[in-house]
Amino acid sequence: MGVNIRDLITVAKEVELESLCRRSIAIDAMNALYQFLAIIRQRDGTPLIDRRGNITSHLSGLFYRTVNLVEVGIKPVYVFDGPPVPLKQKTIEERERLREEAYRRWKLALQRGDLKEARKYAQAALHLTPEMIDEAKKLLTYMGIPYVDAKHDGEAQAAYMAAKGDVWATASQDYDSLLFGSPRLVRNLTISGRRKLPGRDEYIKIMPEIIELDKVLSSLGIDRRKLIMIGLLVGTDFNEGVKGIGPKTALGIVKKVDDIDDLFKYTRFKESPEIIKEVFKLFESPDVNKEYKLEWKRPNREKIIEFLCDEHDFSRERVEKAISRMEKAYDKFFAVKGLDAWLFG
DNA sequence: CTGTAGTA
DNA sequence: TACTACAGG
Repeated sequence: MGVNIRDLITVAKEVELESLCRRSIAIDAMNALYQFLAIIRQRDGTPLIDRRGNITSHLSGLFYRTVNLVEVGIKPVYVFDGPPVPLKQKTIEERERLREEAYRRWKLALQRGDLKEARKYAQAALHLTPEMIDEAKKLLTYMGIPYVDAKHDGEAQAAYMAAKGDVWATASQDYDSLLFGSPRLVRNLTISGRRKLPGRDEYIKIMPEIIELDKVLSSLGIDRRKLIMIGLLVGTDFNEGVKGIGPKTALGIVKKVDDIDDLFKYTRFKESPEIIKEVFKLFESPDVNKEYKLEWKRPNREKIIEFLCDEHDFSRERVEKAISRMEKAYDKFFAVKGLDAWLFG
């Protein structure tokens, strides 16, 4: 999932969530929803479901996370993937294969009565359905939070918006948006500062971290074109990468080359040079949706309650409380100030 | 993941 | 007030 260049990022800066006040941030929606779906579960591993059996983990995560961001004054924009570019087909097929395998192993573990194994595979077996995505968009609309449909890759769209200055940063757990040219990436955009270490009863403190593209590049002594080449070498969602080459080796290689054609003299990709050049182009100047408008509105209390509580069995008390927090934050941070707004708004 | 009740 | 344990849908 995503380009693995974590080992090269030494300039991540931990910040308090509050320091992002009044900043607009483009959030990779699929990335977020998928994580909610995987993590928000009961002790036996089943996700949250409403009375008709629909999964609601993604809605719970999206709702409460967004309320928390708005409460500290952050202006979120959710960016959804569009149809994948043909080059991504292999990755999608591979994910589908892994999912089906996880599904089989889940059933087998259930037969054995191995709940721990079952839980592990249940997480890997699930996927975001078109219905879940529609519901997420519906909820955001009722909450007054803007979303953008990407032409293809959400990360590419978010990076474009950040590079253009329409949002202050992109947010994702993956590093792809840096390759796409986002000047600023926020990771761990979450409220709960604590995370349980797997297996043990230990907790570590998690804080949001900001990674600035120009600092990454200057710390490595390369430009963005070479960062993309590193991605090509270690592997992306669009190509496999060269076996045996990790981020460190890749850095050494790209420092010796002048351009993408030069790269083929040093190493052999599994894909043809033509394909690799296409993938390079895809990162350098991706096809994006330029027709979007970002507008934060006051949440629609009635619609949210009708949707979450009436349709999906959320607790009315909790939801009402969250909406009130959001309204307060909206008036404090987002509402248009000034005499006109006071008179006519 | 996040909210909330319970405990010190 | 801070921290833990558990439920949420």
